[in-house]
Order: sequence, then structure tokens, then C-alpha cells
Amino acid sequence: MGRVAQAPAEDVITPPARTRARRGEGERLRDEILVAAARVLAESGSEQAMSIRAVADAAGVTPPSIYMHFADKTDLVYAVCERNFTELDAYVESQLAGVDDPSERLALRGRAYIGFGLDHAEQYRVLFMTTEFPEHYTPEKMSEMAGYQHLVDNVRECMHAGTIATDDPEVVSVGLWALVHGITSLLVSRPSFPWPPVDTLVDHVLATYASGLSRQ
Amino acid sequence: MGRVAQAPAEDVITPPARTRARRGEGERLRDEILVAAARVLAESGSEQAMSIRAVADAAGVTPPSIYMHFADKTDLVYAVCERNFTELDAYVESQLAGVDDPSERLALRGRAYIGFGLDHAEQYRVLFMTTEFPEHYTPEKMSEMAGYQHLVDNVRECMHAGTIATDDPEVVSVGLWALVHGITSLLVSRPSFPWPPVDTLVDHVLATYASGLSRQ
DNA sequence: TTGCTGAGTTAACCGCGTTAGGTTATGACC
DNA sequence: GGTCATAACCTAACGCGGTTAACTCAGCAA
Repeated sequence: MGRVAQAPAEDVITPPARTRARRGEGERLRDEILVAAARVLAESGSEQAMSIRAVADAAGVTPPSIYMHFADKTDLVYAVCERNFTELDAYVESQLAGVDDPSERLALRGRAYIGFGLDHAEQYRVLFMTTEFPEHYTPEKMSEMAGYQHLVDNVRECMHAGTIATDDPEVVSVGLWALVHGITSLLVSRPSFPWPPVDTLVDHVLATYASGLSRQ
Repeated sequence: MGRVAQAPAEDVITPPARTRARRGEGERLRDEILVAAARVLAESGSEQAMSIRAVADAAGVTPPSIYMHFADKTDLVYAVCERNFTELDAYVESQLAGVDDPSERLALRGRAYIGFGLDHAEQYRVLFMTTEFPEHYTPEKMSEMAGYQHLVDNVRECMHAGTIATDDPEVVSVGLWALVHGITSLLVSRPSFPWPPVDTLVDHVLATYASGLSRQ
């Protein structure tokens, strides 16, 4: 690396900008990495392009430092996606505010789920359309993130109200989940396919399924 | 990897075994690569593990040779998956043999689609649950592979028979596709989730949806 | 026999995830 | 105020991955 004469302030050198954390504040870096990783993921739009090295750069840190807080890349990717997806359930619930009719709530729930998924496409892909995932990403965590329990509760309300005739809330809930996931998933993975307008599709599918559920 | 004393003929060296193709027979290698790649994919079970180098080894060839027939890795992966998936449509149709009732055919179609997807999980993932795909993998190709046109025809039959009340075959077909894809996709990506028994789930979902379709 | 070209190979580039082992600054303790 | 353990990093490297440039070599036409 020949050193050349140069204007002094030039590449001297974007010094990490980051100041080393004080004792006991090591966790600070974890957050900074997560923020940086989220930015890289959003900008690149692909899990692959979100490389450890790119994230390290964005965080003003060297690659090995990342391994102080994340076991491996999968772990980091999932941490980022989970972080953004803590909002999913909350967002869905927020869309139901003021609506009391269980069936109406169910429909709104589906629409909100799909909307959120499309708005966070790559994260949705990582969380729900991928095969390799870290050990700590358990089925419980997955269903919790998807707001599965709230869905089951809603289904039960519909059963009591008589708008769902089947008597197995689990099967009904999984079926509903599969339905909205199917739409979200297809749209996420093949955005260029000539799908019908999303709203039309969603309305039709949800209405059809609801109608089917209402009568055994 | 310590080398152990062994019978001489062991690693000497499985010489390529392959004889160079004659002039004009270059295409031969393409097939051999596809076969080898399919084997590697089946054995490793993951697109990632199916590396160019592993495929080249399995084909008795050096890595660069692969680029004579495939633009890049994505291209190869898709070629392998498409090859195996030429059977999808044919398989689904074969499951309908002897069944005339359109509604019954529709249900069988769904079951067959899901079954095939689960039997070729990683390929299904690549073809329908991935974001990066080669240019030549057009929407037309995708829908053709999924037997979409046959589905639309089937839906039309149901409309004429009066078992589907909606009048837009495209929307209905896409909805049905999303439904079966949703089930397949969830099962493929999260096989360890405590899903209800597949048959129960599929039967319930298809019956429910069919019932919904039958009445506007 | 020459020369062209198709069918491969060798060697290398660069980026990636990951690890072993070094460095530096902080702060508790004497 | 000096010592020193250790938390919080960094440097250097490994091995693997996709990919490419450039070479070799066999087959064939003239």
C-alpha cells in the first residue's frame, strides 16, 4: 500500500466514528449492529446481499465483532426480521380497534396480515418462507409472531356467534393462516406475475372462505 | 482430514470416467450436469449445498465447464427444478383420470398439487417461494408449470355446472392456487410446526372453500 | 499438413462466513 | 498512583463459494 502525498483530511480515514463501548456497555453494539443490519437489508432488499462484512461496515466495526453478539449469520438475519416483526401482531390488532363483530374482525385481520407482509416482503420471506432457521426460532415463537393465538381466539368468538360452523378451532385457524399466507407468499415471491388487483383478490378469497365456514 | 492406509485403487483418482464429447455432441454434457445436479440436490436437500463445485465433481467435470451450458448458478438450480417439475401438471392430471364431476376433479387437483409439492419440497421452494430467479423463468412458464390453465378450465366447468357461483374464473383460480400454495408452502418451510394432520387440514380447507364458492 | 474450432481444463480473482489469537482501554484493587 | 485482569474490540487468515481469463487438446475440413 504505497502512501501518496495527499490533502491531509482526505481518507484519514472515516475513523470508525464509533467509540468503543465502556465496560459493561457491550450490549450497546448489539443494538447498533441490528440497526445497521436492518438498514443494509432494507437497502439491498435481499438476505444474501446483507453480508456480515456489509453490516460490519455499516456499523463501523470489523466483521468478527458481530460474532460477539450473534452466533452466525442466520442468527443475525432472524434477529433483524424478528425485530421488525414484533409489530406484526400489534399492527393487526390495531387495525381491529373499534370493531366488535367477530366475523368482521376476522376479515380485517386477514387483510391486515397480508398488508403487513407485503410491506415487509423480504422479512416475511425470511421468517415464513425459508427452510434454514436458527434453533431459538421455535414453532411457538413463529406462531406468536404471526399472532396465531389471537386468531384462534377470534375463531372461537365466531363459533360462539354462530358464523363458523366447524367445531375445531385449531384446524380452522391453521386453514385461515394458510389462506392468507398463500396470498402473501405468492405476491412476495412473484411480484411480476399478472395477479388480479390485490384488493379484489383478497376480498374475494376472504369472503368465499368465510361463507364456506359459515355452513357445514 | 487425515489420510488413512488403504487399498491402492482407492483415490487414484476416480479419473473423470467421463470421455470428452465428440464435435457437435456438446449438449451431452448439459444432460449429464442436470442429472448430477439433481442427485446432489436430492442428497443435500438444499439449494445452498448444491454448489457448482459439488455438481462438477458429481458430473466428473471441472466447475468452469458448467458455464458452457448454464449462465450462472441460479440458472442451473432452476433448470434442475423445472426438469423435475415438468411432471407436476402431468401428475395432477393423471390423478383425475376417470373422474368426471368437475367439483370432484377440482378437489382432487388440489390434493394432488399439495402432495406433489410436499414430495419435492426443496424444488417447490425454489420454484415458488424464492425471490431471485433467472430471466427466462417467466410468469407464463411459472403458471404453465403449476398447471394453471388446466385449473382455469376446471373452474369454468364448475361454473357451467353451477357449483361455482362467482363469474370471474381468473380471480377464482388465483384464489384456489393461493389456497393450496399456502398449505404447501407452510408445510414445506416449517415441517416441525405442530400442524394438524395433513389430510384433515387439506380436506377441511378444500371443502370449506368449495362450499364458499358454491354460493354467492 | 495446416489451421480452425468445439470441448473442455488450469489457475486465479474476489467476496463470503467464520475463527484463532492479538491488542487496547477500562476500572477494580492495593 | 501503579498493577493487572478482563471486556471490547481488531488483525490476519482459513477455506469455500461463484465466476472468469486464458490455455490445451482433440477432431475435422481444406
